[in-house]
Formats: sequence, structure tokens, C-alpha cells
Amino acid sequence: MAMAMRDHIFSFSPSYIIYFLPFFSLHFLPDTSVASSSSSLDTSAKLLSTERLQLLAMNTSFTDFLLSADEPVTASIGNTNSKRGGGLSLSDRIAERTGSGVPKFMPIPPPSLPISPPTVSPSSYLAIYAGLSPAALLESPVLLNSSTVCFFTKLRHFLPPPILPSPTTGTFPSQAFNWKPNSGDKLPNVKQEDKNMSDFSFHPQPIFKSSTKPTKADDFSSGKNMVKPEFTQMKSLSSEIANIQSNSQTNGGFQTEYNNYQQQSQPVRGNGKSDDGYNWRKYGQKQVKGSENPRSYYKCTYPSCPTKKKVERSLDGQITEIVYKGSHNHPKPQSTRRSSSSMAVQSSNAPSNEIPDQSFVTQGSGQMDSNSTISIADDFDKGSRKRNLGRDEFDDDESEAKRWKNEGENEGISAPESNTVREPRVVVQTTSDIDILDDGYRWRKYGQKVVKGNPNPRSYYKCTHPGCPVRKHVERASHDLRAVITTYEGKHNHDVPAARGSGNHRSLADNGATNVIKPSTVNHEWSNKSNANAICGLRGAITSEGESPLITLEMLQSPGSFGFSGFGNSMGSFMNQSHGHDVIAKSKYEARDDMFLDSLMY
DNA sequence: GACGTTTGACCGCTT
DNA sequence: CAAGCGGTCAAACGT
Repeated sequence: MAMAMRDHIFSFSPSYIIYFLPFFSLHFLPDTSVASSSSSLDTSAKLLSTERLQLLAMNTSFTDFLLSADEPVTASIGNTNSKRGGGLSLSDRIAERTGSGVPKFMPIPPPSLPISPPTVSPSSYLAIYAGLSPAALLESPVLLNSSTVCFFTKLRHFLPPPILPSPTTGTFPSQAFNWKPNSGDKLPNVKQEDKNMSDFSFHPQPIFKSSTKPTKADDFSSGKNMVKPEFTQMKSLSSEIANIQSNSQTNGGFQTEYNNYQQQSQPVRGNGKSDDGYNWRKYGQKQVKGSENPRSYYKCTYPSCPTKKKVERSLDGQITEIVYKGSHNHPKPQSTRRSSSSMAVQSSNAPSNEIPDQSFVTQGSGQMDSNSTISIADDFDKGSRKRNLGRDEFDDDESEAKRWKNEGENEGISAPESNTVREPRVVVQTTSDIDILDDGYRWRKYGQKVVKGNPNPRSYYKCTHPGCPVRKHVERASHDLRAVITTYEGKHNHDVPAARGSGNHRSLADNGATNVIKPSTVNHEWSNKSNANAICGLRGAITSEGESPLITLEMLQSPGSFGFSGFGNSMGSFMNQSHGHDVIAKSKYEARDDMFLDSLMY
């Protein structure tokens, strides 16, 4: 179980939106609309209302969980036999921790750097990314009723623009950290969006307008940012995130890493080389239609490693696009010998060289799950790519293979400027019909349709386990394309399947990007319908028409609840800033997670 | 000789 | 069914 847990700790759900705002250079953009809807940077703080605290009070164990987030101890929601806390009441424990009866995470000032939003793993895990603060959890109403059918709906609403390194390369585009909170000058849309986000709520009958659909993929932030729409689902990020995190810690701060990545991520003109720390062998090159840039195909040279990447270079030798496929099933080479890839060169300040990949060293390798797609767009795409125009960017009917195939396609592309330093667009994706999604279970897509009330298509998945009745569907909220709603129906009659390739591989969890909370016991408190209603009243029910969510999680990332160092760390580490004990802390939290999500599911 | 790149041919998918 | 296309293979070649 521990193995299985670890395989799914850092998981991105199929509906998970990973994006960067244009001024970050990096974009995990499922579509233009999402991109254009800049995230609030302080919304979570605003939303961290007393109502949330009241919510917590109603759910002592949940509060317990939250409060314990700063301790590497095991606790469970709804588990009255929590291993920690003893017989202390909620108030006692709050007072114990804060001295004022207020959870001490409350005063945590918003850091300057938002990280990738967390995902929720409703059916099996509640994945709490390090970037997700307890405050964000407070933003997560949990609705329970006594229905025998378990609907598990989650809404992911990603407020802050996350900053992630390339999952495979671990590099941040140079502008990735140029973000400044409330830097309206750089992102004129932010303020309005913040306002919108602050006022965000679900409405049973949302008003749908065609305008919510992306109209111009590149019409973002001055109308020129290309948006690479991807049905973003990432099982896990690779170790580079942990690299970054660990580096940021080890090097004494974010700024150092910031500078490192700024340099590292800059495309090197002339040889156009970059480094991702892995060794690649070129196995092909083609001139793809619609692009004057030749595309090179690379395989990871590590034995049996399935990871591939495509690299497009402009005529002047600059890398214009990198598309990663698959995940490394091995640690990043520690050697500083030059990468085999023609495009690879060791950057003297590349974190992968400076500091061993701690996650691998300590816990194995990272692995991307199937159907994972992360798109990182950047300013290069300004005026250079207008992809997926008119495409339903959330339509994952398009097979991954096709998507992979289409990755290189350009639609109405104009040649990139040749005299400007650009960063390559980076896309990470893997393919498979059956995927292990963020929740650890394997799902097979069996349908998709546009349902009434939401112009966005709803993807339907079945659990692939024989006889398991669980289904789920994922759809983007019509009112706000940044929000994705995943609804689970039924209850798994089996354990979380062992992850493919289990063994040395490790999930993003081991990189410390998130924690997973696995349910173990029923939380009767959460099952209290009145509580659910109360919660619903606070935030508005998140339901699909005709469906009664048994549990609704609304996970709002709190942009002000994590620092960069916390991203690649467990929540416990994040909370107590006790860097350097990730492994221990994680294992404990995993155990706690088990109980928590079990409580949600059973 | 090992390793990586180049490049034409081939394969499979989509239209 | 055929054409077009992207992706891959593998022999030849380079370092």
C-alpha cells in the first residue's frame, strides 16, 4: 500500500489545470480562456473567512488535520482515535498551537511565489500539494450526505498562477519568476480576475455564453501569447521540481534559484542548447508540415526508459518547442558528463548538477502517469504560434496519440522572430488508453458529451478494475474555465491498483510537491448532512445536474499560503519549514493521508 | 569499438 | 481505399 500510495501521491487529475500566466513565460494552459483569466494572488486570503473556520469547527478532525499540517505526525479526518492530539478538544488544540484559538496558519502571509496548484484525489486520495495551504483547505467545503451512492465532486479552482519547472527538464523559463503579486502593470487582467475570483461561486444554473469559449489561443495578455491547450493531467511531476525545491532550500532561498533558473532557462543562442539533466539520443528528424522548423526526436538513453522528447528548432538554431512524452523511470543522471542530446549542455548553474536530485536519491525516480500532458507555453509563442485555434481545447476525445501527433502541427503559424531570445515551448505528455489518474485508480474513458448547462464537454471515465462500478466525469466549470469539476459516482470495491512500473519509480509526492491523504475511516462528522449543507451554503454547492454530490471538495489554491520552498516539500515540511526531513515527514503524512481519504470514501 | 547523429524508408493513424 | 502526415526504425556515417 505504501508503494501504491507513493505512486499516486503527486498526481494530477485529468481535469487538473496547470498553467502559467503569460507573464510567467511558463504556461500550463488548458485553454485560452483559462489563460486569460489570471489568477488571483490574494484571493485565498480574502476567502479565508470566519466561515471557513466555522466549517472547520464543525469538522473537528478535519481541523485537526489542518492544524496538524505543520507536524510530521499522523492524523486523520474523522478518526476519533487520531494518533495525535490525544484527548484535546479542538479549541484546546487550536489554543495550544496558536495561543489564541486561531489556527496558526491563518496569519501566514502570502508568499511572493505561487506554486502549482494542488489537486484533489477524491476517490482515493486527497492530494494536498505543498502549494496548497491549510487556508486553501479551509476553502474546501466538504459535502456529505447519506446517499448510498457516492458522488465525489471536486472543483479545482486555481487561483494563483503556478510556477512549475518543466516536469522533465526541471527548468524554469526565464520569466517564470518575474511574477509579482498584484503586478497589475504586467498583467492588466489580473485585478479584474482577482475580483472575479473573489466573488467566485458556483451557481446551479450558470449562465453560459459562447464567449467563455476560447476564441483566440494567442489572444492573451496583449493578445499574443500563445496558449497551448492541453487537457492537462499529470500523474506526477518529475524530480526536477524537487530539485528546484531542494535547491531553493539548500541554496538559501528562492532568489538564488530564481537566478539560476533564469539563466538556465535562457535559450542559448548559437548552439541552442539547454540541459534537462537527462541523456538523450536522437533517433530521428523530420520536417513537419506547417513549420519551417525541423523537428528532432530524442529518446532517453537510460535503458528501458520510455521517455522521449521532440525538439523543434528555428532556423537560427533556437529551440522553439520541446515536447516531452512519457516519464523517466530512473533517477536523473548524477554525472556531469555532457548530455548525449545534441541540444543538451550542462549549465554551470543548473540545479541538477549542483545538487543531486534528492527525490531520487532518497526515494527513487519520478514518473509521469499516462495521459499526462503538461503544456508550458511561453513568450516565444507570441506571434509565432497560433495553435489549436478554434479547437475545443478541453476536448480530450482527441487521443493522446493524436494530441502528441498534433503537437508539432502549427496552424497559421508565422515564423518566430529570429532576433529575439526566446524560450522554447515545453510540453510534457504521455499516452495510454488506461491511465492512472490523480486518484490512483485506473480509468478508461468511455464517453464524452456536452451536457446541458455547460458548454464544456464532460469526459466520462470508468474505473478499469473488473467489476468496479465507479465512474467519474470531468468537466470544466462553465462559469470559470479555470475551475474543473470532477464528479465521482460509486465506490471502489477494490484497493488502489499498484502503480505500473512500481518499484523504483516514485511519484511527485516523493518530490514533496504534495501530500496524499488516503481515506481509511468514515468520518461521520463529514457525513453529517447538515454540515454538508452548511458548507454548501458557504460556498455554493458544486454539483452536476441531477446528481447529488456526496462529497464536494472545493480546492482553492491559496496563493498566499506557500512559499517556493514548500512546493517540493510535503505539507508538513511546508508548514513547519523544517526542510531536510522530507522523507520522514512524508511517510508519516502518507499514513495520515490514508486515513483521511478513507474517511472520505467509506 | 562505443556512442551518437543523420537520413531515407517504413509504419500506422487520420482524413 | 488512398493520400498525407507524424513518428519510428535502422543503416550509414561521424566523433
